[in-house]
Amino acid sequence: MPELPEVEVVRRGLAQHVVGRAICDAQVLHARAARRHIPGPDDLGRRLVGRTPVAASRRGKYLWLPLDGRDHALLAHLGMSGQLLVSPVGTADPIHLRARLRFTDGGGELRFVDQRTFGGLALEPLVDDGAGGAVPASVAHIARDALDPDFDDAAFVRALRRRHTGIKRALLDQSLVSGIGNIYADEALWRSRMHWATPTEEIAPVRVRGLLGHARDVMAEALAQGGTSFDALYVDVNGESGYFERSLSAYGQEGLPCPRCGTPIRREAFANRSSYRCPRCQRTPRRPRP
DNA sequence: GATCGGCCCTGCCCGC
DNA sequence: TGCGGGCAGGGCCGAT
Repeated sequence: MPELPEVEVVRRGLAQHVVGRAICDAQVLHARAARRHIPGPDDLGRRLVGRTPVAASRRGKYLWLPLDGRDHALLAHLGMSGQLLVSPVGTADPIHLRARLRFTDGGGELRFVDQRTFGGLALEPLVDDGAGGAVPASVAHIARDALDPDFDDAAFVRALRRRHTGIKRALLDQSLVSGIGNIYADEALWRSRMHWATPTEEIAPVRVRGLLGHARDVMAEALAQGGTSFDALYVDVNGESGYFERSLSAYGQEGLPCPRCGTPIRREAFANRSSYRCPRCQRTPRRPRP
């Protein structure tokens, strides 16, 4: 379940192992993996041959490799179960291999493996991001993430308090702040002692800033530990899992004691998925917004 | 325009 | 043992 820290770990791996290597062969093996590439999987493969990734970039959970000339980029989203692995040429293909890039230097190939096929690849033009940088066209509407040095805290506080929704929905809205998914939303809310259904317009600016700080802290800590791993689905480019799962306070801890007060953590239905909270530290607001 | 719910997809796990 | 149902969940799309 890759969120910002996990995607950043993968980005660093790509920067180290893929950038600067010319692509000599590209195979897209599953149509769904290229569904966002409108001309189709064969076109995607053809257009990658002969190109060289010159950087590895990220915004929120989107990853992209700007190609030589910097007019286009190979965009990737890992979805829930996507992996980008650098593997020696000739080793057995994983069951859910969706795409493969080989390089002129004959070194390790880049594999896109995705069990649940929520992720995907696309070749997209790079557009001006309005701040001197460039982003793939379909990423332009995504907000900067909380760890981005150019993230505007004051604008985020204003935009969030203009919303009329629950705080967790707002945290998951990638047009407000990107990179926060179910895991880190629950952890940031637990640290802030805030219920997931707290109405955004009722949260004092100082508490919004506090929540933002907690989101940053929990993601930075996860990044330092190589990301969160629940099953074998999230791994870095070398196939290694992170260790942050051991540090979670609320997410996935149903029935276990709250690390702060000892009350059993509760799991609740939230937007077709789950939310975890301490019923004592994170009290239900007077007018909850689902 | 803002908000919200449903759906996509596959494998694992649990209960019967 | 085998089968069916529930669950995981980010992002997109349509409904309200």
